[in-house]
Amino acid sequence: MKTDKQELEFTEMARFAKAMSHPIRLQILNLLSKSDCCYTGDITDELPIARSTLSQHFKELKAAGLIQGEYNPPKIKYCLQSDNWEKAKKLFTEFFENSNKSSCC
Amino acid sequence: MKTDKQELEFTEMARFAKAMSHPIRLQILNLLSKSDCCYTGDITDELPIARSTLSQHFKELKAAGLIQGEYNPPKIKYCLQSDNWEKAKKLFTEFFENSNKSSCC
DNA sequence: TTTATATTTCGTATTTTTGCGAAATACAAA
DNA sequence: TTTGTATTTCGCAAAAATACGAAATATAAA
Repeated sequence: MKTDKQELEFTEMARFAKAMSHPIRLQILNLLSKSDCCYTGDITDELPIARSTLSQHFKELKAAGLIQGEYNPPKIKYCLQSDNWEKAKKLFTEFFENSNKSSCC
Repeated sequence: MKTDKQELEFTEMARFAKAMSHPIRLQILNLLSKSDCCYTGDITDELPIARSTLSQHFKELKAAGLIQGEYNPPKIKYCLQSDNWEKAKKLFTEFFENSNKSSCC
């Protein structure tokens, strides 16, 4: 029952999951998803983490396609990348929804 | 707006996400969630991966609390760990559901 | 007790992740 | 042009993830 399509989906979903596998990155995504767009600095003030480290987390979220940045000198406005965000939402939601409640253990 | 409770939730969710951050582990979870319980061997035959490596992936899923094993000599029957599976489902679903559709970029 | 089967643990190597401070970059304002 | 602000890149180190084959473990069956 393992189709190529499904295999690609798992690969993409794993990529999203990896991006979400760090508390700080989840906080960032949560902040971006709940409020409007925000600046990196806004988050730096709330987290006990070096700016360079935070920048790396942004970079990873960007590499995974979950966020995007808009240069608004001298700041950068980060937002969710809607398309991929919706894609991730769909992948995770369906992944959990399709689960069978029947357990044999 | 960052509560301790929410911080703990992000930590736990990150743990689940990390467990789900590998295509093979997603395939395992998918198999366990869709069909009834299965044996490790069932999956080994379908994946191009050494048995010892697969065993490690099972170990990680177990460590994250997403699956559990029942010894049924000489095989092991792996199943989802319902409580944590539901917890993960809830965390991810709410995480994506709470997102604001409004984007500013 | 020996043999066969299923799975895990061990040892090892390679790659990736995480984190930091210092330096570099980019741009606006003085 | 110099200064200030926001952010990234660099260089480094430590830890964790990934993968494999060989050896070990556990149990049922012969």
